[in-house]
Amino acid sequence: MTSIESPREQPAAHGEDEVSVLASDLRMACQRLARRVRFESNKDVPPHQVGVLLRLNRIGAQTPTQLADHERVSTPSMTRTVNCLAEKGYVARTPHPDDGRQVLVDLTPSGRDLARRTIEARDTWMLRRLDPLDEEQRALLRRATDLLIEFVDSEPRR
Amino acid sequence: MTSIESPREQPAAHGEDEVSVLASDLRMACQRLARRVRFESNKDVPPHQVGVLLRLNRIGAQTPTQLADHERVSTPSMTRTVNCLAEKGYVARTPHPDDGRQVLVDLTPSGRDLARRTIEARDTWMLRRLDPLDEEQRALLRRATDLLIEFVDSEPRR
DNA sequence: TATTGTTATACTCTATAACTATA
DNA sequence: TATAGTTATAGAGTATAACAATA
Repeated sequence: MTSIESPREQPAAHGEDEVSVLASDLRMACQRLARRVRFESNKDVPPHQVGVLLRLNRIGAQTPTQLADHERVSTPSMTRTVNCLAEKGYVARTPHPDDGRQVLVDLTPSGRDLARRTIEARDTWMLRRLDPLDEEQRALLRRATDLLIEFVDSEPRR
Repeated sequence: MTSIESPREQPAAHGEDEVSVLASDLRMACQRLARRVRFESNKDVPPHQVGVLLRLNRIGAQTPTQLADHERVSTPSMTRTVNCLAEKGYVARTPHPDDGRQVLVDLTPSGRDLARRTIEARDTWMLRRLDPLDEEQRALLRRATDLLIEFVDSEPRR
């Protein structure tokens, strides 16, 4: 139970109680995992474009503003990103059915293929690491994952 | 046990067996958590500079090449990043004691302060979400975290 | 000659401000 | 008048190639 980022010489400012150490370790483990997966996957499409592809694949057509909000970039930046993806044939714009000001961006079949291949590459990385684990360890990770899913998008109570 | 990124309409290419779903869910949960933490923390220092600060804080003085390799950027890019951090007074260069070609980059006291505050901010985000959990749930996460730490940096066997 | 690091140049991503079209 | 989206311009990060210093 050693803190990854705060060795004994440099205790976390919050203290060394078990929950603090868990918070630090869990955060670091997730960040490292995310980092490894990111480096492992798609090489020819930049990360921020991949983010948009996966977002569209997951929840369907979105307006540029919705995409910009989710990716935490400005709308002009998202316009550019969408332009790049459109030029490559991965997404297409269609007018919004109800509001003429808005535009809907959605995956083309080619874009959906790329999204699936990207997901597959990332999952493969993960699968190869889950492979050596036994059933008990996988069950443990399954329950932990459900816990993470539950609180990662939640706002903590005041 | 629902896959986050692959709803029923779009099953993962790898299949729908339990391990595949776990791989996908665990990967996504960690990526989302990492994403949230990244957005939550430091606002005035860009992410790639923060990465260098935390690396130096964790393992001590490094050469630009070592930093570039770890951050997966070119050495010229790392030179630029180190310049920025040096101008702000967060890092300092010292000549390598044994090899005159090399340079050692290390944190200044100010830089170490910033690193600690960044870690604190990130851990706080995590702590607030662990707070509502009961002892059993925390113990579960503790064991899962140890498992993640163990295999996240490992190469899977062939 | 090989290696470490920096400088030179060009390309990409991003943001703010200004512009167009629709509500 | 307000909103959604795009275009214009400028700032920051990155990479490849060329250069300087040391091994």
